[in-house]
Amino acid sequence: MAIADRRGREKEQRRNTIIDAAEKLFFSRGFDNVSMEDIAKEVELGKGTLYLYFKSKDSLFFAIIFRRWMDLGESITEKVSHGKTGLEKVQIMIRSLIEYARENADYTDMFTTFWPQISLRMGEEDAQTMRETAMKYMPRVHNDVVEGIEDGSVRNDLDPRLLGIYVEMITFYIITPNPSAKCSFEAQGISYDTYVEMLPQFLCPAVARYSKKECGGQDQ
Amino acid sequence: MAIADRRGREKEQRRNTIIDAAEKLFFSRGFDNVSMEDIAKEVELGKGTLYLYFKSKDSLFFAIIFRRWMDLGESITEKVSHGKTGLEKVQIMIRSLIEYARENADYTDMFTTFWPQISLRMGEEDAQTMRETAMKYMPRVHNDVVEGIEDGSVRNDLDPRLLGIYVEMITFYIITPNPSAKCSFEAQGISYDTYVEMLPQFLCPAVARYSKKECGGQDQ
Amino acid sequence: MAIADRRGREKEQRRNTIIDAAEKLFFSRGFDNVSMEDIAKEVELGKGTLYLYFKSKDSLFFAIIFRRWMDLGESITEKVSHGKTGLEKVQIMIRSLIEYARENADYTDMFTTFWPQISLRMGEEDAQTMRETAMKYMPRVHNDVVEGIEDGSVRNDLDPRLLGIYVEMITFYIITPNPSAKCSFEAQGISYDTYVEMLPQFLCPAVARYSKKECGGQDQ
Amino acid sequence: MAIADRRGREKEQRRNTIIDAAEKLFFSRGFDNVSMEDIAKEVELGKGTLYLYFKSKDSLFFAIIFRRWMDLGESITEKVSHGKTGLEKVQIMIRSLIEYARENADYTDMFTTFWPQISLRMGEEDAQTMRETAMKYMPRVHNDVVEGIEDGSVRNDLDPRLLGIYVEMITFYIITPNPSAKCSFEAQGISYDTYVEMLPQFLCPAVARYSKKECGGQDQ
DNA sequence: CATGAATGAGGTTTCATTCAT
DNA sequence: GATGAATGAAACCTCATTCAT
Repeated sequence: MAIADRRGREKEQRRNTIIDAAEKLFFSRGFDNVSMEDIAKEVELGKGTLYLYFKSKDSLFFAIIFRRWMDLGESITEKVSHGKTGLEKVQIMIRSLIEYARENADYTDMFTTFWPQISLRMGEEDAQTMRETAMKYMPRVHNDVVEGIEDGSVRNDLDPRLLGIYVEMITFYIITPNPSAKCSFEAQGISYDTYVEMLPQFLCPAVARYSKKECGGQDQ
Repeated sequence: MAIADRRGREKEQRRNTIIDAAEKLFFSRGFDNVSMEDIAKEVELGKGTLYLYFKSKDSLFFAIIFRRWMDLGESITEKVSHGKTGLEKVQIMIRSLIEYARENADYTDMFTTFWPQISLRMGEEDAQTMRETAMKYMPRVHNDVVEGIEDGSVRNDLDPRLLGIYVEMITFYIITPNPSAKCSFEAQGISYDTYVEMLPQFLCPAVARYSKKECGGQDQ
Repeated sequence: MAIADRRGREKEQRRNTIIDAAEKLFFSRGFDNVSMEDIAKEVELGKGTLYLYFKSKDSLFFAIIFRRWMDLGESITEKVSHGKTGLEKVQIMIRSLIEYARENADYTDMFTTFWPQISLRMGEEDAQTMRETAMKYMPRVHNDVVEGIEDGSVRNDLDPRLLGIYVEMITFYIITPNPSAKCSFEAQGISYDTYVEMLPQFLCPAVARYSKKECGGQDQ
Repeated sequence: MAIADRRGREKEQRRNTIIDAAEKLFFSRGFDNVSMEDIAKEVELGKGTLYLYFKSKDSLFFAIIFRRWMDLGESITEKVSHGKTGLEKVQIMIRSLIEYARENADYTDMFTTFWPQISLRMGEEDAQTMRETAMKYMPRVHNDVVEGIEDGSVRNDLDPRLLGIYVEMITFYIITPNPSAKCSFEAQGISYDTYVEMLPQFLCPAVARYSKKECGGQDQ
């Protein structure tokens, strides 16, 4: 059993080493400009070895996305737990996402650029993994929103599931604008920094029950 | 001059014919699974001829995106003009975008899937065209927001440019979720229809000055 | 010695188990579409273990062919012994081959399809085995023919070795037509069944001394 | 029209040049040991160009086989026409096949070695071509046999289609033994030359009506 | 004896783009 | 202007075999 254990750990370790290398290369050159050969050389393994750990190049990409996603999920869960009211928790979530996006700009860029296309070709196995993980993290936002409705900090005229989804998706998409979208606001003289930093303030009234009070009063 | 005119018109017509064909094929099979050969056959032209009208495959894709974008821009501008207050105009814009996305699902799907990647490779010429068009349509939202601030229907604690951008981008991204995002809400039992239809209600308080009044009162 | 014996028997048994599995897989999917991995999984052994029993994939294929060949040889030898005259023995051989081919269609198909190519790459060891076995079975046909010449039932104007070879090879090739050859006669409305069943009647005059008498008289 | 004609001729010519080169390489190194790259280099064309003329490597192989097959068919048809009786025509056919096989040993070797396998993977287009050609040449043997039955030179107790097929297929397979089959007779001291030269004499009684007379009397 | 992780060569095919006619 | 033949780079993935454990 000890042996099987070590085997398992070694396998997991090597898998991670490969993901590390692939991540590095994908970040710097983009999915299409990195070949499996390149990745193999980076980790100093044979090309075929990569296929012992990942079914395909797409699947390796998925693993990268997935690892960060889990990481992000854990991190948010932890941070959110410090919020007092439901609204506060939602706001922490938004800020955490923003923070994460800024600290992992290369990741989010790659995600927005390639994920839409690659996710289309996703194999059934990966799709299953994805669904399961989605199931795992979804309840968190939902609970926060419900909590907020109950404690009176969050608006109560929308389906809590929907409210949660909106907040999460909007934040995620806003913080990862695709290159041509970035143009739009930069052409108007608004920096990416301002653009993301103001988001919580913008969204607050759409979430809070009494925006005056909860959001610090919007009138000026 | 008359001859040059006719020439110009004919050229423009043929260009559009090509865009039509490419659009049809890209919609049904995706960007990568359609070759220039396929498109040439569809329009009954030689492969080389396509290159008389478009510098590259990417550029042809850009032309498709661009044509619809202009179309959408014109359509919204017209509809928005019927709004009374600034807030009403913004709301009309949101609803128009939603309506457009639902009527052109194949287009928006293709846009979200391939545009992020292709826009990265965009040539300078197309990039310029894009910037200019962005410049052309941006003032509209901005003006609506400013109008709303002035007539007291829109919140006044945010840079009007930023507010406009948020509303536009959020709406656009929300109505065109990528496949894996779609999973998220469908897994929670929320249909795409509900998901887009409730968006105006969700966003309203984030835009309106006095949400109680402007958005029909959110408490229930 | 008893231990060595058991070892030997066990080894032989395992070898056969592997051949069984490989046969099954090769029959259903063809040589190229079956990997050593597949075979290993089928017998529930490690991939490396296969190489303890067979030098190479080709060699394993050879073993399959060889085992059936021996089996066929034994079976024919036994059946032929019941023939009275030389001609009768030759005829029994022909019919036995036909019968065998029909009962082992998957084997003969695989043989005609892959053997030509694989036999080219045959290692010296296997080639030697093959030669020795050929040596073992060849005399049988030869003897039958000679017996027939002596008892006056078989034609005497041809080298008996040649006659034996012709009959054996013709029968074997005719009963295992390659797919494109099968087309030929099926296109003319002749079924495989008819095609093989009539062969003895066709060949008889080429073997018998007085075809009128021996072959039942060919005129009608 | 003249231009289209020239285009057509040039295309045909180039196609043949490619077949020539491929044939040469396949003959000397075998199908598997020749890459499309090798062939492209041999004809001094780009690799992709080959695919303008042949759908796949298999299809190019098919074209080689096919060209020779047509050639053989024409040649036999011509020669056979000089025969007087039906039996004579059949005999000419047999001898022509033998002659052809000896003059094109490299071709027949390659045919027997690789065709069985490649024909399995044959695309529908090629399969269709093959069926049509088979249809074209089949009637010839059949007619010869029928003629022989009518003029009393060929046995009349077998379906003439079957008789024709037997003769053709047997001859073809006998003259193109696979390597391991060759072993069999060489091990018994019979040369390939003797082996093929005696075939007509062996087969004659199986075809002729009165073998004594027609085949020169078989008793010695 | 048994294993299975690691290897890495190897080849087909596709397709955007060019350019001579 | 229109054509379509020619190009050739580029990359994925498979799998027989080896060898350390």
